[in-house]
Amino acid sequence: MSGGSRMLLSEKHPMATERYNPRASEPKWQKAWDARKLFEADNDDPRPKYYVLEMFPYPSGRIHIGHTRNYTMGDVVARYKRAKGFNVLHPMGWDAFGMPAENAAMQNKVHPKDWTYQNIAAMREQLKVMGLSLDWTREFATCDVDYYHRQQMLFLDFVEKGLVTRKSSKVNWDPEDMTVLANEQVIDGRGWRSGALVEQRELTQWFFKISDYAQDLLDSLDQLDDWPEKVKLMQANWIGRSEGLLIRWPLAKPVAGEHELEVYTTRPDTIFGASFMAIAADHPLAKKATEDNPALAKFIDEVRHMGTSVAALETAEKKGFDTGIRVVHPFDEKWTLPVYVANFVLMDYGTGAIFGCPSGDQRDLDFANKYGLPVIPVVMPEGENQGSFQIIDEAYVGDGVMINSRFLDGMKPDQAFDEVAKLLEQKTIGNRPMAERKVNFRLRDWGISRQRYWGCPIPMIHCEDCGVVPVPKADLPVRLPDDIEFDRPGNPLDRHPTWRHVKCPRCGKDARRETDTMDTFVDSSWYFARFTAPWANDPTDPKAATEWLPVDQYIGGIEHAILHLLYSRFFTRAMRETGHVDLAEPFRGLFTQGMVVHETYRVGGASNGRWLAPSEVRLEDADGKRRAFEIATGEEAVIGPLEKMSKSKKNTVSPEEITDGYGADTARWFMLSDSPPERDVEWTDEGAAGAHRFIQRIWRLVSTAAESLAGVRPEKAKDGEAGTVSKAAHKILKSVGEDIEKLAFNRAIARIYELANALTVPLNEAAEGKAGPALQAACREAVEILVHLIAPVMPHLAEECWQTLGGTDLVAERPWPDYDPSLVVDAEIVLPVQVNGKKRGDLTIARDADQGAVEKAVLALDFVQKALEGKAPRKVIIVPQRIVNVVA
RNA sequence: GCGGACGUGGCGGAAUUGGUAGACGCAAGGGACUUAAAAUCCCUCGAUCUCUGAUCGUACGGGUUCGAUUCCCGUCGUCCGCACCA
Repeated sequence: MSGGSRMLLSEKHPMATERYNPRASEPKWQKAWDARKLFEADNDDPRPKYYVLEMFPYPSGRIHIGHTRNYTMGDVVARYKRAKGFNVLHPMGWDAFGMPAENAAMQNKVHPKDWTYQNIAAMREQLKVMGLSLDWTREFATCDVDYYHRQQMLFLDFVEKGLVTRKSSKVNWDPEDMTVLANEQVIDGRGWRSGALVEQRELTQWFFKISDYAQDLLDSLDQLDDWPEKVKLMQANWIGRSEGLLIRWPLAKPVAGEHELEVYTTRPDTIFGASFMAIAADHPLAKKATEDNPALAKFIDEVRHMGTSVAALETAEKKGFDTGIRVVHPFDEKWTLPVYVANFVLMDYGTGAIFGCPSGDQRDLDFANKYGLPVIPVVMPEGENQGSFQIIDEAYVGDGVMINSRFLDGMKPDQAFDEVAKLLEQKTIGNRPMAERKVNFRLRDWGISRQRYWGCPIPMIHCEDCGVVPVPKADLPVRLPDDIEFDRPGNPLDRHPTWRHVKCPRCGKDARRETDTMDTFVDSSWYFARFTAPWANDPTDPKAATEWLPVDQYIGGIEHAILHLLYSRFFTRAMRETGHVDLAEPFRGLFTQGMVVHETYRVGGASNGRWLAPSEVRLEDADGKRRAFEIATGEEAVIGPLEKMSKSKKNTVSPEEITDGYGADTARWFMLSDSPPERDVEWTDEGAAGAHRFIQRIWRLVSTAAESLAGVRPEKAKDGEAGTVSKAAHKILKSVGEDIEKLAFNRAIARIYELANALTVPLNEAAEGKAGPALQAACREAVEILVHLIAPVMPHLAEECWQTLGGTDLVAERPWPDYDPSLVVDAEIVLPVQVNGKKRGDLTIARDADQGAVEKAVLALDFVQKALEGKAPRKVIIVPQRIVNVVA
């Protein structure tokens, strides 16, 4: 088809059609879907199930454009799977507990509950505008009494199964706000809100015993085939398994009744390179040693007050203090080593004590050099000369041969590891072996206590006589009181006049309610299970949970790669132990989508100027250089890099700005075009306008041809122009389906553009009455395919087109069309022909031609003969149906 | 410091995982229609040259191969995660 005829055909349209008006159409179709309850999932539907879920939002006030990208992806999958005949569950809810509601309460004198539910109402309306195929009958918020009631039931079940413990732990304490702070909330050693110097405090808190599952959580990562490798790796690192040896070193002289020092090491092979021991400031031995050593007590105090922030740790100098205590080397009674208290040893990893081997660890080497301790090289790279090999200021951590290590000399380090383990396991100290093999994990138990109001109350009661007593299940829920005051910092539950006073359920005496509430990560660790039967009296309906779970496709941000996903994996295991579900892994497929980013604008300097919103800026393009000007003042603004949309940088675009003008379909289409879904997408006005242009183009194409195609029976063709139309439609139908299955939305969209391009001329021919019956029938079939292909991404436009084509049902309830396999392969193929690996031309030949025929035809090509200069080719490589390479 | 990912036109990105590099879109330029504009439609669009064709070209340098954006080694750069973990 030449360009010339194309221009002729599209010169004039026989019927001028009106522009598609999304503002009128979109609400109309949303009502039509609602009326037919198309998106409500039935737990008794016998068809195969498909559960697609996007991470539910925190009700901050407004839906962000990033949310809409996330939910659009899920919606495309949901609509596609529905069309493929699955019983689809696609629910939505609200992660509604948390600090911002309390901050709003303090700043604006609004009750956290009112603030939260108002936000939910506003955001629900915003979501509805997007035309998402959600089952709103299952909606809940985690702050609903109904939900946290069940969470309290779960908590009690976990307590009963021994999955919960209470222990003392160090926390960041903000003395002004009188609250515990997460590490992320401590900035330069100060509370992020109050600015007060943060203290380390010991508090007794509730913990979930996630560390009991460390090995299982690590091992099971291997089975999560549909998870991104990156996320699995991040979780594996977070769990942080290491294999080592627990060594009990005898003390040279007992200290306050202690006879040994337990040390954990992953390098027992370097035991002859040891030159000192280092223990944490909080180590029991350190505490005992201070009794007659005020200078040591002072040092320990200093270490404790050192910041724990990342920045403080990074820059902190390695410091130690010799306690005067000495230990005896396990292999040499005459060899004793000093014990230091050191600021770089952590009490909560391993045993809180290490042996320092300066030649094999950079930190130990720095320490040894600072305090004049011996440095004995014990591992030497293979082939090095032992006489000249020495360690000065760079430790050697690689593989090699053991030296200076008596009976270990000449071994490889891993042999030496085994040898040391074997010998020390046989020796005894006290009544125990001197060493034991031990696996250590970085993962700690999950502390869930929060000294806050807006969270799920922990259903426990403290009684002076009975100790900690669970609230009887019949007394649940423990409701949050509504009459609270935020006029002072601290936990309002703690100072409520009556709430905390209860009778002990066991002995009936006056007792005290637990006033801590649960970490909000608890709320989000099981909501996906609750969605399967949100009306159930128990936390789950095990039958429904069994049928729906696991979530087939979970979609959300990479920022939840570790905590939320790890906690949910733990929770599912805990819920299995307590009989609420019967599986271990909640999410079969995981997808982490990229952010929506936008360039930034600043007037008055690139580093300290005033930020401008995109709507306050006029862009100019001159001589290939883009420049930005503030509309109000005309002042030139600096165009900054692409950044995540944030209020502070004002580079935000609200979903309404697009839906009000262009409609939801444009926003949906644009956000999935171009950029692969796992990568960031740049929001540009041109891109949005381009997406809208395509919507209008589809509408024009379909509506213009609709009249002439009315009543035409769809029929695919194999030959001629009609065959070309059918082949294009079926090929693209096939690949769009495959792309959506792989969540490659950008590629699916590119294919749909191709189909629209391929159909433009034939559809205009049909519209002008220039198409014969075969072409008309093929066009009718192809345009129906097109409408079904756009439906997952642009569902409203698809309905409008379908109606125009005479459809009496809704595309949303229609099945996905099947492609004809015979139309997606061509009888004749074009084989690229290379000479010496460079393409020189093409060969058109029957698809099923055998290798001999292909070779003969290739050698007959004139450009091949020319290249061969009459000689026989050295080799002809034929990759069937791919390529031919002639080696001259 | 440890671990990982990535690097393709002016831009976002394709390329069936070793087989035609640049699909599709955006931007740009030229043209048609129009009194004009918008809208729409058509054409061009990696670089260079001796321009109806050829050479080069997927961050850079090497290697394996008939053939490399894809695999291997090294260099440079960007991004991400963890971080005093013994």
